[in-house]
Amino acid sequence: MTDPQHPDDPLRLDRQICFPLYAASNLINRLYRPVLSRLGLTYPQYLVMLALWEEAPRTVGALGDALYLDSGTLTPLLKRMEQAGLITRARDPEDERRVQVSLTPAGRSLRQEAEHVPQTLTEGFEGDPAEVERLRDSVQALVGALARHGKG
Amino acid sequence: MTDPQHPDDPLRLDRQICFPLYAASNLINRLYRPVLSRLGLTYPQYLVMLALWEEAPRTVGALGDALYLDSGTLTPLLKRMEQAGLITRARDPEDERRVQVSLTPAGRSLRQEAEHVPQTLTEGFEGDPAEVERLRDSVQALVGALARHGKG
DNA sequence: CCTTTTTGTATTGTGCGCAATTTAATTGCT
DNA sequence: AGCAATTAAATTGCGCACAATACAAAAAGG
Repeated sequence: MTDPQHPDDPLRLDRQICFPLYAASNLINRLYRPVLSRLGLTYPQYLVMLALWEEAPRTVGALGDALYLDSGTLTPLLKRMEQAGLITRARDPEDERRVQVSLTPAGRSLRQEAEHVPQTLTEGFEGDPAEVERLRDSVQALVGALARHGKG
Repeated sequence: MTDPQHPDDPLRLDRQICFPLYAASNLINRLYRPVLSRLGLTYPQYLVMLALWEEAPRTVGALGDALYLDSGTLTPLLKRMEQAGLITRARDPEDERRVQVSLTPAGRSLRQEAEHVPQTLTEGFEGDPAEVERLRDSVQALVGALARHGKG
């Protein structure tokens, strides 16, 4: 019953571009999990913190634009982070539709503890850093194209 | 309160390799969803079908090895696919611990309808196909390294 | 003004994704 | 043979991710 597939069969798993991206995303999440759990963060929560450390306060929508996520994902996630004391959520008095997400002192000071995270994950990792940078730029370009594809 | 970050701050969002992979995986999933829903499949279910069209029957563990997923993810997913009539799940008489996942006639014939999926998604997509292939190979190499990292 | 439309967030329901635990079958050891 | 250790799946519990929907505030248009 095993199909002897042609090498150029477009349904071959190893010909997909989507699958390695999917697998890499899962594997990386798995790699970050134990490191981030010591900071009390999940991986998407860590991304929210990175975004807020760059610029805060930001609205839910602005965070969604930065991370390619929508309110259905962010709202419950942000509520958990608020419970954890890392952020505050408050309606913008200027425009009551918007919710401003701000860092608490605890959220701001968590940055010091997060400083070591990137190095912890790259150390002990085989592979040329320059090549990883090139890969990053390629995937960033793909993300840009996919995002334009989705909107336009 | 906005931190004027150094360009080489390792916590900058645009310096992460993990984030574009995460974003690309989400965006691609979003892109596949409407196309696959017409086949009655979710994206991970589609990957399972790709794997089974290459070789069936396979055990749950073998599928997990191929897709980098564990039984906690696969078991309920496979049950839904069984409900949908695409696969069957049966204990291996040789070793009652194993569960053999096989294709039903409906699952086998779905392949014809799936043939158009890759082209549907790549058509209307800006970007050099050769460059996409190079990107795929790079990400595959990264997945290989990450998988070895996880095991070893 | 006052309705219509648009915008920003929240809610609901489904399906992953995974760590931790459980259950059951097989293998190893003596 | 008898029992511990290992292996394969399933279960449990939690946190995303997203489509669809709902709702309220703000713009827009008459």
